[in-house]
Amino acid sequence: MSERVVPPAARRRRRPTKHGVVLSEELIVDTALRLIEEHGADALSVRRLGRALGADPSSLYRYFRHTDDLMLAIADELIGRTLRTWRPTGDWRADLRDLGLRMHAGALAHPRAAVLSSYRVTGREYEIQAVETVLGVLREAGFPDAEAVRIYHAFVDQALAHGALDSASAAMPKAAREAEAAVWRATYARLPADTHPHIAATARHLVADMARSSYPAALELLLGASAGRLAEIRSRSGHPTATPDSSAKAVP
Amino acid sequence: MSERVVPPAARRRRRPTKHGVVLSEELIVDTALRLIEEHGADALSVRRLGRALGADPSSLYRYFRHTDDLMLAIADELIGRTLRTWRPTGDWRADLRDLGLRMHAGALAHPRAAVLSSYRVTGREYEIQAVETVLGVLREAGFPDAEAVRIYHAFVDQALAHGALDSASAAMPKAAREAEAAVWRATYARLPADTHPHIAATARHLVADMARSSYPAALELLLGASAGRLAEIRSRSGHPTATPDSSAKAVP
DNA sequence: ACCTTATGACAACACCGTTGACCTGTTAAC
DNA sequence: GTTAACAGGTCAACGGTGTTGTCATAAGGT
Repeated sequence: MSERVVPPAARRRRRPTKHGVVLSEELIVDTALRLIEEHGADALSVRRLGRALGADPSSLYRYFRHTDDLMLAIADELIGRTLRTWRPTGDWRADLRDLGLRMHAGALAHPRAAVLSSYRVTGREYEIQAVETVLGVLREAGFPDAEAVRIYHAFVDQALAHGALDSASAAMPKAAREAEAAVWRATYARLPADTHPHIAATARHLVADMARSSYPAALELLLGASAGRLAEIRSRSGHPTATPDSSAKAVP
Repeated sequence: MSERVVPPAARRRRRPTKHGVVLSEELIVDTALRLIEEHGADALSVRRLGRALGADPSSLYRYFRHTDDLMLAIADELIGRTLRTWRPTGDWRADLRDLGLRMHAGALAHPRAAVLSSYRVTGREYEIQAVETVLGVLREAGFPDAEAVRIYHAFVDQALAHGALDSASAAMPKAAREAEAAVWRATYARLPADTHPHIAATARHLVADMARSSYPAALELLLGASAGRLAEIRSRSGHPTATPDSSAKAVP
């Protein structure tokens, strides 16, 4: 039996499907992304994807060994899109802030795909490129290797995790999402001060704050803590440094 | 047609199934949790749960409108369990560290439920209790209201988001999970230094670090940044304080 | 002892991912 | 040009899934 999946480089025969479409890895990934955005994450199934492409479901197994393979390809495409819009400036703190916010925004732009891809290691081109770049930013800023890896890991996971969390909310049916917002106003903001003093005292802030994403603030905390570590490291190694980094905008 | 799901309070007829088991919401939730723990996250399906209970799958729909309902019931039980095992000591930093780690561990113990419940606001008893308690810890530590809410939000979202992220990995089929670990060893650790200098230089650290959860480190960063803010606030308001908090264990 | 009805069982529906066997058009070699 | 190989599309089937409409019956209140 000939191998089921042929590597993209070796593909040459471009036989169209019954409905005249010429399949390709790229076309499949793009269609899958469109499908997810338009009809929800649940809409992504081999069969539906086949239908959307005008091809038999089993054809897709000529391009991906199983659904998981397809998900990884989608995830990598998302990483690539985010990375392509980012230009590092040399100021590590500003660069990481910018990248983090872009990753988060990218996730929100494709909520369903983001939820699915957040926890996967693709080991593909764009992901590798992203790892290399971020590690570069940190090491050139002066973080020693072990520390750079630790901060890289925390930074990436934070962006992915918050991206997925906020995406999951965003992907809920509108009615459900509004119902949740209402809980803060209707339930929490009305708890009596004698049984729940702390909630009652901060109700105003809770209603305002919980409606927003906590990611920007969390990112700022992480960058701040990292800058602190860096200052420590620099002073310990005898450098004369006060970091002239772009300071965080005061949280509004 | 009588309503499909009868509220637990109204239940009185305790008819046993063919195999002699008397169903109840509690028994179903417990069995589901056991099933997840014993046979992995994939083992939870209505049909398998029915089989495990000695009942027809469709019987479960007398207790839960759909699978999602069941998952939420499981999640609620989890929040309760986590909160019940936590004892605040009065040291805000140690208390939050402890609670965060407990939440994370609780999520990992029941990955499927954690993923679903992470982005929901239940507004139910245990959740309210948790909000009140954490806000109390922060306000009594000296954080002003707005700051307390901001940190609370970041803290909770971080715990939930990382919990969900790590749970999602944990919920993958074992083969896939091992494949991911292999990617770091087989792909990343072997990239040549001339094309990917930063990855090559830190490969050893990457392989070791990426296999672990980044949550403990991220939590420590958040607590550190918060302590920094607190010191700032205290000194600005003229307090003579150097915080005697339990310091973070030096990251190993 | 009877009647109501809660609750369990059954069968069916429409999906799902995946595979093995088959068929056919494209391409490369002659 | 002709032809032979085979990449790649199609078909049918398997065993799984969540969910629902219908029926049967035993438990409980009267």
